[in-house]
Amino acid sequence: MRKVTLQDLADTLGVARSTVSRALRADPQISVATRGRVDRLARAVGYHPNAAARALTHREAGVVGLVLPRSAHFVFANPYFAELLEGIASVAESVGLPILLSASTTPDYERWLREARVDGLLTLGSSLGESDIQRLEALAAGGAAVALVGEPIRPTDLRVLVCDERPGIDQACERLANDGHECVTLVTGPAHAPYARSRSAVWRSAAERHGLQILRSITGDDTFDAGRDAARVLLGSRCAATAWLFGNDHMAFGALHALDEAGLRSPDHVSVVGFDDVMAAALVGLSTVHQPIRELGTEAMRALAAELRQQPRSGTPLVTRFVPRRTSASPLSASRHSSEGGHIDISEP
Amino acid sequence: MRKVTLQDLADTLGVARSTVSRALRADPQISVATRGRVDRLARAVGYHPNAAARALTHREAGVVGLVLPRSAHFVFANPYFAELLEGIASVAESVGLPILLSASTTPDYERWLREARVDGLLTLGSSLGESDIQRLEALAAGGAAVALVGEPIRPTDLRVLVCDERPGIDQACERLANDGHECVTLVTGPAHAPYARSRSAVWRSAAERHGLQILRSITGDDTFDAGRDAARVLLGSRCAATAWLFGNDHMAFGALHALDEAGLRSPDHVSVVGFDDVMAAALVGLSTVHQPIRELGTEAMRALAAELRQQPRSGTPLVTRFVPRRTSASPLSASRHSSEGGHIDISEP
DNA sequence: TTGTAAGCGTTATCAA
DNA sequence: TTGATAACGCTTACAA
Repeated sequence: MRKVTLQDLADTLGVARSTVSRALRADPQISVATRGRVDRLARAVGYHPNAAARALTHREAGVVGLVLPRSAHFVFANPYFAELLEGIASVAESVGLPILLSASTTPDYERWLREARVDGLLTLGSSLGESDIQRLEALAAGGAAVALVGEPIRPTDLRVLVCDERPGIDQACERLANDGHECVTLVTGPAHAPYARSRSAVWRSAAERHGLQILRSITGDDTFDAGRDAARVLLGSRCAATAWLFGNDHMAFGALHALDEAGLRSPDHVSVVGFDDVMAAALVGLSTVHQPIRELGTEAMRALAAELRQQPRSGTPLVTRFVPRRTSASPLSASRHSSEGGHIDISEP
Repeated sequence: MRKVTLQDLADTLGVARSTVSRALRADPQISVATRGRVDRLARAVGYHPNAAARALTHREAGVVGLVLPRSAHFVFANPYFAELLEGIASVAESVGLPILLSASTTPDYERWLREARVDGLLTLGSSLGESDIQRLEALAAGGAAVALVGEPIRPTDLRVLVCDERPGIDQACERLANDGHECVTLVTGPAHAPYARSRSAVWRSAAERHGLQILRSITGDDTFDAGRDAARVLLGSRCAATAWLFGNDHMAFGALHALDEAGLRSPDHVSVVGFDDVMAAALVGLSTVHQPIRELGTEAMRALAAELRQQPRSGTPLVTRFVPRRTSASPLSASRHSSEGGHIDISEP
C-alpha cells in the first residue's frame, strides 16, 4: 500500500503541495473554499502527515524517551515503577507526547538523542552514576530536555523530581519508639545507588532522633528476593531487633514472605515497615512510608514537557508520610504471641 | 547545538556525502583507507545518523507501537500487564526495536501507522471490538505488522498470541470438586470483552464437568475495586457458595481485601481462586490458575518482529495450570477453623 | 490567495 | 573506488 502524501492530495485537487500543507494547518491566508476542499479530501482518504518528514523539517521528533534503570525484569517486577509509569503515561498522553521505551542497561538513550529520535529524556530510578550524569548534562547543554526522577548522585542543574522522605520516615520512627521498640534492623537498597544511600541516611538519623538503636544493617538490591533473603538471615541469626525497616516495599514483601515460610507472622514475631506504599502494601497490610508515586510520575512528565517548551520550572513539593497498618505493633503485645525468646546479637549498624 | 550530519563529516574529510554514507555502512566497495578515516572521525564526533532522515528514505520507522487497552491507570495498576510488559520490553530490547507507548483509549494507533511513526503494532488485552479488529485487519492488509495478545472477538488472520486456559481451569475445578465444594460463584470480567467472555465460558464448562454448581455469577471490570465490590455483595447476600472463582487475580485480590475488612479470612470463610498467577499471588497465598504471562509477552514481541520481517509464523503453545495455595481448601475443614478466628495459620490442605 | 523552489539528512542510482 | 544527483514527504520564504 503506497501511503497517501501531500503531493497526492495536491494532484487530485489540482493545487500545489504548499497550498495543501497550509490549508491543513489552517493558515488564515488560505481561502475558505480551498481549505474546505482540502480538509474534506484529507479526511476522506485518511491522510496523516508523515512523521519522519515533519521531524526532518521541524528538527524535532515530538517524542520523549523513557530511560529505565537496570533490566526490564527489575523495573516491571517492582510495583513502584508500575505506579510511576502510570503517572508518566497518563500525562504523556494528555500532552500528546508519545513515549519511547528503553529498558537497556547500555546508554541507548544517548544514541536516541543523537539520532534525533527523541527530543528529551526522562530517566527513572536514578541508579545513574557520575558518568551518566555528566553525559546527561552534556546532552542537556546541547539542547536536549532532560528530567530525572529520584535523587541523583550529586547536585546538578538538570530538572530533578524527588519527594521529601524525611517527614514520613520520621513519623515511622516516632511511632515505633512510642510503641516501645528500642532495637531495629535496617535493610537498605544497594550501596552504590545514591537514592538508597540517602534514604538509608534518613532512616538512621530519624532512628537516632527517636532513640531507636540500629542493631544491624543489611544491604539488599531492592528486589523481592533480597528482602526474603535478608529476612532469612535475620531469622537465622536470632537478631533481637523488634522491628525491621526496609528501603522499599518490595523488599518488605519478600521479608513477609520469608516470615510466612518460617511459620511466623508480622507483627507477632517482628514489626515490618516498608517504604513507598505501593498498592499491594494496603492489600497485605504492610505498615509503610507513603510516597506519592503517581504524582511523582505526573510531575516528572510535566516537568519534561515544560523543559521541552523551555518554560520555567515550577514544582509542587512532594512529601512522604507514615501509614501504620497491620505489620507494625508494640513489641510488648507482640511478644505474647511470639514463640521465640530473644538471643541478642549485636552487629555493627 | 547544531547536530553533526553526514555532510559535516564529508566536508571535513573532503569527500562526498555518499562516500561517507557508504563507508559507515561498511560497503565493500569503499577502500579500507577511507573507511578507516570515516569511521574514526564519526566516532570522534559522536556521529549518529538522523533517524527521521533514515525513516524517510527507508520508508520504515524501525519502531513498533504498543497499544494498551483502556487507561494508563487500568493497565499499570494491574500486575498482569506489568509482567506482560516485562516480557515485551526485554525482547524489544534484544531485537533492537524501540517501543512507542500509547495508553490512549482513542485509536491513536491508527494515526501512528498512517504517520509512519511505527511499522507495526502490538495490541494488549484485546478489549478490542469488532471495529478495532476491522481497522487492524485493514492496516495489516496495507502492509502494517500487527500482533494481538489475547483472544480477539472473532477469528482473524492477524497474528494472535494466547495461551490455552482450559487445562488450568479444568484442574482448578477438579481440585475444588475433590475438596468437597459443590456450589461456587463466578466473578468474570466485562461482558463486552471477548477474552472475559471466553474465559467465563471455560470456567462454566469446567465447573459443569466436575459437578460444581454455579450459584451466581457477577460481572466485574477486572479491577481490584470490582473484586472488592463483588465480594461485599456476596458477603451481604449470604450466598451459599463455598468458593469464589475470579476472572483474574486482580479482582481476587480485591475480594481478599473485602474479606479482610469484614474480619473474615480465606479459605476459612470461602475459598478464593484467581486467574493469572501474577507475582503478588504467591505473596498473599492466592490459589490461582497460572498463566505464563512473561512468555506471552516475549512470544508476542517475537511474533511481531517476525511479522515485520515477513517471516513465517511459528509459535510455542502456551498453557495454564492450577496452582493451589492457601486460599483454597476443603469447605468442611475450613468451617472448623472459621469459628476460632484470630491468629491461626492455615496450612495447605 | 496561491505557486515555486529550496532545504531538512539519508540513501540509492547513475556516471566517472 | 568515488562523486553528482535525484528521491523520500514536508515546511516555508519568496514570488506571483
